[in-house]
Amino acid sequence: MMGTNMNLRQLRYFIAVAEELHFGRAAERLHISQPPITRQIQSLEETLGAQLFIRTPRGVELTQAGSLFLEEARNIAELLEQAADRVHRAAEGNLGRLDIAIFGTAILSLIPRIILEFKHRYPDVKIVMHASDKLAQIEGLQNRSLDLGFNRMLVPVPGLMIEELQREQLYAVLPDPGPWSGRDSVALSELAEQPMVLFPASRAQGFVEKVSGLCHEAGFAPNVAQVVGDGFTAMALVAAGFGVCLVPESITSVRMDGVICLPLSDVNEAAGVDISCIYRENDSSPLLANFLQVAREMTD
Amino acid sequence: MMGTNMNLRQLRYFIAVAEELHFGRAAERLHISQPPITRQIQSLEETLGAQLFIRTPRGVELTQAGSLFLEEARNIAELLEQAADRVHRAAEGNLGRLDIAIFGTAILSLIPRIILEFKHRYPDVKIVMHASDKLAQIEGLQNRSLDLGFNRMLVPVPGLMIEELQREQLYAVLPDPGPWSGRDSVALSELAEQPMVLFPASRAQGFVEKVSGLCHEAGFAPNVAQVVGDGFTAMALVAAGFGVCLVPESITSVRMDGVICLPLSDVNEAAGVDISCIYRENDSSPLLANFLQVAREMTD
DNA sequence: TAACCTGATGCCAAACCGGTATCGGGTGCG
DNA sequence: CGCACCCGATACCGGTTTGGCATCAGGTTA
Repeated sequence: MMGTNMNLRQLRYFIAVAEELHFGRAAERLHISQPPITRQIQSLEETLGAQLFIRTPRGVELTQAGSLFLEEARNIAELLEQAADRVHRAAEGNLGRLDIAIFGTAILSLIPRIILEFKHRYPDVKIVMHASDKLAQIEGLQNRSLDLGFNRMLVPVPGLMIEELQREQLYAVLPDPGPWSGRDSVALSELAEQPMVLFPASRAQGFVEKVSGLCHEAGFAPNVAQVVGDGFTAMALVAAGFGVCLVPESITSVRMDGVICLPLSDVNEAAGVDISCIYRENDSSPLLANFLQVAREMTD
Repeated sequence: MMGTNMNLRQLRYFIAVAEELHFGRAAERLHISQPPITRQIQSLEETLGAQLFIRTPRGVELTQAGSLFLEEARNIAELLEQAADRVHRAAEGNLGRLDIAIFGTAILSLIPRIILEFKHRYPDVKIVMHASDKLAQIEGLQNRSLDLGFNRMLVPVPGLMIEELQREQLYAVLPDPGPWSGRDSVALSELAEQPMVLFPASRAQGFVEKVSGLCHEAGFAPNVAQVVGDGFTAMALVAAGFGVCLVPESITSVRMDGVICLPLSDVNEAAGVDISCIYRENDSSPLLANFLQVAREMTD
């Protein structure tokens, strides 16, 4: 028995013969000799249990079954080609889906710029944005519902990789008009007696502890007026006269009536706060690799 | 280089591995040993330029590219199977299209019964009916726009096969009430003086000549009152008093006020008129073969 | 009838494929 | 810490398949 199983080679040969209607010309087009074509077509006909060609003295013509099979074969060959191309592109990180989590104040400045640039470079990658806090990001990464998270002051987690993209100075948000109107910087120690608005009120440690630590370094314990969910709310409370607050630099791009933002003069560079990304350390997805590359390029 | 060309076997192996997520179990399912799977998957990955699996200590998992390719591969495998099945059925005459031509009065009795029975036996064969006269049928068969024609008194044509299915007696259509009311037969010679309505007024010779010939055999030349397109019109003219006409038996299944149909008593059996079919003699279509078989069975 | 075209076939070498045995790496248990 | 144990990867061998060359068989054409 010649062959009971269809073969892609047979498909290619069949299409060539069906289009040329001539074994010899089909062989020429396929850069092989004519006998293999005869054999493969015979094998294909046997496999299908159908005569595909009518042999005539000057070539061949398609039977009805052959015409039908030509359509199907063309379609299948086309699908195969497309599939190969799509898989290749997916492997190179040009195609697919990336689930990215951000937290409230990170949606300013840097991260949207990175995402925008990535979408521009890889338009066929679908980016799904999730608003998740720190713990939700870690859980999402671990159960694979997320590929990448952006956050600040992340603590190491086994199996996850943390990569700092940028470090921002802290700014004080102060009521305006007020004692600091017209100044261009303020020392943290000046704020010792001020009621302070802290954020975020989230499950994981982070910015609240950071600010408390800085105050202690500056020689005082913060007088906590209120703990709120995010930096925008904190600024709004400062404007309403609740007190002062400390924020990462990027939030100062938001202008709000009733407050001024001043850099802290008495904290060193290392006291700044990071914007980092977190991802699975064994994630070999080329999409992630490409995204990280874009992120690194834009924070050089 | 192992293989730069995709293979159906690789597709099957890939699907098995992707579903088992384990080379060994995939091998077991495919009834082969494990090493060939390793090689075929490697070859496939090289061909696609994409890593499809992540090898882990306890098996493999799919990459994003692999997941994508699994969907495509499943789809393609499915299409291949369907295509093979459809082609097989087409080759057996269970699937496809048959273009059949009929002429006016043939739509009575026998031919619709044949077509109905064929449609019942081969429901996936699409039958396209064409109303064509004799010459159009021959042309249609020659240029392959038709597969089969039904007609009467066909003359041989090179390359076409004519097969008689049934022979019908001739009947006289006579005005009623009239001289023949109450009779149960009539001799053609009785109609010698009657004006006669002939049909069909077509390009090809046929029934008109047949009737003329019979009249001459009966000893008179027909007194032609009118030549019309088809038998129904002829009967209507008889009812209107134009004269008499001769028709094949099958038309007498139509009852029309103002006429009676009587068998001819003085013409022999051979004087009847045939219902035949005509097709290309080198047509190897299994659909046609199946149709002819049904037609023959129903006229035994 | 002879030359010429077509696809089909016999034969041989090269490539391909699967099986057995084995390797290398990672995990888990004692 | 080390020793089985399990996974996929590799080496090697034999059978099958595939393609090329030469040739055949059948039909058309001159």
